[in-house]
Amino acid sequence: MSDTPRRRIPEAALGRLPIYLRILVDLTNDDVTQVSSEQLAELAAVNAAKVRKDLSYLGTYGTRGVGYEVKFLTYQIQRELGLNQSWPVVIVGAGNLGQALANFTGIAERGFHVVGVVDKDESKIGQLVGGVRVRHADELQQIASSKAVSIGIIATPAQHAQEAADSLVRAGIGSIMNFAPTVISVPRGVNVRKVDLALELQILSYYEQTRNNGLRAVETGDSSDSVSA
Amino acid sequence: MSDTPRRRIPEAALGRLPIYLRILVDLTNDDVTQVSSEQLAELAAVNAAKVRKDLSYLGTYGTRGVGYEVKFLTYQIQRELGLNQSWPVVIVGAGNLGQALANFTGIAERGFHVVGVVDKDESKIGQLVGGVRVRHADELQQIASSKAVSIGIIATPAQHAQEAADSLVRAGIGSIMNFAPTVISVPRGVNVRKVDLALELQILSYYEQTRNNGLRAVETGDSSDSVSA
DNA sequence: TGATGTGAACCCATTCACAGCC
DNA sequence: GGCTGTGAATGGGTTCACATCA
Repeated sequence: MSDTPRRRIPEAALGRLPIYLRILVDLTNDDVTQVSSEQLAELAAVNAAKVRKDLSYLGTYGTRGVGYEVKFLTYQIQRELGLNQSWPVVIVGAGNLGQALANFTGIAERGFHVVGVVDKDESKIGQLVGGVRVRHADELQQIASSKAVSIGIIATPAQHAQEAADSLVRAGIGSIMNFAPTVISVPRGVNVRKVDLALELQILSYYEQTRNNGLRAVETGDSSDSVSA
Repeated sequence: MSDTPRRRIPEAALGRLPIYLRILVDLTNDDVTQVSSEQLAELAAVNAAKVRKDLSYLGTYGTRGVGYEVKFLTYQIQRELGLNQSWPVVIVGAGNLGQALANFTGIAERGFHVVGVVDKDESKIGQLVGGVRVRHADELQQIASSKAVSIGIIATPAQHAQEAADSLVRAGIGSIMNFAPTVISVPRGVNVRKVDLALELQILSYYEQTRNNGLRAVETGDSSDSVSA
């Protein structure tokens, strides 16, 4: 059927597709073949209407009165996310974080493989990290083109992140995942996502502080607990 | 406004405060003492109105016609986030990820210190990770109460994440950062944040796929920057 | 009957635009 | 004059509720 006109999926919904995807994979492993929006919602900790709306952006893949076929839906989400191919990625920075990422099996298991790790530090070059040898940052461009890399990961200290970003862009990479604790700027058209470990913790700190202040942290529905002295 | 009544900060704004905070710290290191919302916005890659609105939730700490005093604003954000104290955290899971997190200096530098790492694997116990010895998961409760821990990090494989969450909750921990690639469920009142490395990559994959399809990936406004004028 | 798919209502977040103050 | 702080307007995301169809 006319291959889906691929209307753009709203950012918020897009962010949940990988969650559904993983749940569906787990369900397959448990030999579950059908799932309802209600069940999916429960497993993903969201509400059922949201699940249905999110999935509706992909197309009409459910069966009214029945639910969704797990395998089929899995395939459709993977296809939409571009995960029916394995993306080669390069990691810039072979420190603790870079090494952890290179060794992180979850990456390899879910549609990505690390084809290069580079660093500027001579002492790191040649080390075996996650199955590949660390090479010099100057070789980035060469690695990227020879392996057709389009996704790069920045795992450098903050002060080298912009430099790393610049060299990734120069190497023709169009999508960057930034793990460095700083904002990088890139030319229009380059996609960036940022994960900041300390940043997330700092948000938890706020919640935890308000808890301790006796202000409700999340305030979900009813009262129930009275912290009074 | 004297002592701000600490109205609740909207989630979206809260998520940006740590970004501003880091920028402010950097500015202090560069001996910058004043900053305008325009400049902050530039550095944080957001727009100036958003910066002002976000900061207005903290109180009225700027000076009209001038801008914000860097040091003072830094202090106010830290105080709001609860970062004028250093939070003890425990890490559950001493694998690659747990070790990387324990060793990650960014955590220590920004308001947190790791007081315990636990694992169920006997072979890991006793290992020195990030300055602390790995102890058995059964000791979690004891560690948590003796060190007054209120923030826990889950760095286990997916299949042990729920179990880790349960034991953190049992140990009286009220805020959990979940790095395992699965959704955990916790009692109401417990705060959870989730970081999933592969999930973020999968979103990039989608963007990258649309790029390659000739569809614009991000399509930011029009061709001219909103510079000048 | 039972669960999907979706317009409509609602709610939160972003942006605008300007009054207010330095 | 310049920049903050904020109501008002806009836009996007979530939820509701029901028509629709296997």
